[in-house]
Amino acid sequence: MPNSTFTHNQHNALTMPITVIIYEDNTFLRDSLSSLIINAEGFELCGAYENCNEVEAQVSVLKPDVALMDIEMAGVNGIEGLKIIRKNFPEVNVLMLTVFEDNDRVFEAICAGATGYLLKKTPPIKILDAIRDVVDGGAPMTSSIARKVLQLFPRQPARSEEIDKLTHREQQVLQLLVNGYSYKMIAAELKVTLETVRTYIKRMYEKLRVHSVTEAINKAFPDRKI
Amino acid sequence: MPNSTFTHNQHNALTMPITVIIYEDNTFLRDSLSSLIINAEGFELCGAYENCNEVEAQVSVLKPDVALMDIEMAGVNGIEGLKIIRKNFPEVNVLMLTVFEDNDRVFEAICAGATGYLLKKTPPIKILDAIRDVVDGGAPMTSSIARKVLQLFPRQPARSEEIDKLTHREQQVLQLLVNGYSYKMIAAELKVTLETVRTYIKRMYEKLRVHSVTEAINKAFPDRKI
DNA sequence: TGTCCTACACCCCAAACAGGTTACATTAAA
DNA sequence: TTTAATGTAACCTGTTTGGGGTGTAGGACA
Repeated sequence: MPNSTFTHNQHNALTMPITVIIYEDNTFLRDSLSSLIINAEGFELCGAYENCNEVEAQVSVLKPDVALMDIEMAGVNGIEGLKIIRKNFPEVNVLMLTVFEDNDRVFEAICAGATGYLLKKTPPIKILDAIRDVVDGGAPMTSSIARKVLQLFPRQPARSEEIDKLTHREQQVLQLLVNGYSYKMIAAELKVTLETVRTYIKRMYEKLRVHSVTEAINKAFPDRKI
Repeated sequence: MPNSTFTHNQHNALTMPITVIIYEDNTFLRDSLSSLIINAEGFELCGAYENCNEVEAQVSVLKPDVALMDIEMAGVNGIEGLKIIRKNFPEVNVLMLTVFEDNDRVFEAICAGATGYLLKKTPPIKILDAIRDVVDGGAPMTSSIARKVLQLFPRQPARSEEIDKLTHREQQVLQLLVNGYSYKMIAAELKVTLETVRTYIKRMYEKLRVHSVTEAINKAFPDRKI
């Protein structure tokens, strides 16, 4: 049994049902999900809507524990809805419903802070399990979506190999420069004289073929946008 | 024959067993895992070792489909072993074995390209399921590890809100500073005088409460490691 | 054995950067 | 409508950084 990571309230079927809100544009599926929740022990449906146009007001009033969120919807779609919920109600868990395990959508949803991913073809009993799981601090998703998530994860921070040609000392000072240290502070940190720090930096600049701290940082961390 | 790089071959118990290599320093657990694999239909153990000191040679010769990799080991540990395998044998799936669902380790392993995560307390039958799963293109992990992975995922470009308080012009110069531009170059780029650039930067420093370019960059992109 | 590499240290000089202040026109907010 | 914020520009005064040297000592290499 997964332990709750933070203070996710331990819902108990006898005392406190898990409240669920549904966003799904397909009427048939929305009705199916609704009756699934309504008829399940320990769950309570607090709303079911065809898009996220009014998500902020609805979640604000209904205060669900979990939102089942279709990704593709006319009007305000699931990704937008997810962002709105994350921004205004960070305590609400959002379970995305997807038909396809499509990279871009999954990536967007991950970046927007989705709690889990269900395929629409998931059998009803598994959906209830998944909802219980998110409330208990889990992040249910299919194994293949998990694989995609891992693949999307930024690998070893893409930095140029030129960094590897620096000596240990030179890498040290570069890291400290990156951290915003002045020459003086670096000297103090490394317990060497200012002149020595300057020697390291001069040699480093030569290797990296740069002429300033910021250019050097740029070599280490290219393509950063504000 | 055995492992093709990207197309996950569908292993069939009758024709082609899944070959497994084990790295685990606890003798008892290593033996348990070994006999689990040996006695399972459709699996073949090709080696079991107490650390990754010789991982490159072993994997090169034994060509396993899947590596079960303990994270904590004396000698070359599991994270290092994982990196070596990823670098030299990208087609080998690496399943990490962890005792604790510790953030740093999970994060490191993710960045190094682990294929899945198993808790050591996982029942044997589930371990076999997980191995089949990775071979079929999945990424088995517990629901709570999945949650951690999602939480570790870089949210909308993690930058401090202080950046938002900068004016458009100030953000422009900050971006150019980040790109390694000197004051002069910024002045040329923005077609204003050097003194104006200095004014922008001075005001920006005040807002960010910093005293140098590198500190400002650090505010914009915190926690960067070489 | 001598040579290369690294870590360490110092010098000078010029360029770049930082801090303080002032000024003025425009625009947005109170 | 006064105030506050922004974009523009300039002055003076320091400090920090960058580029050019020189030199010593300890290991690694070969």
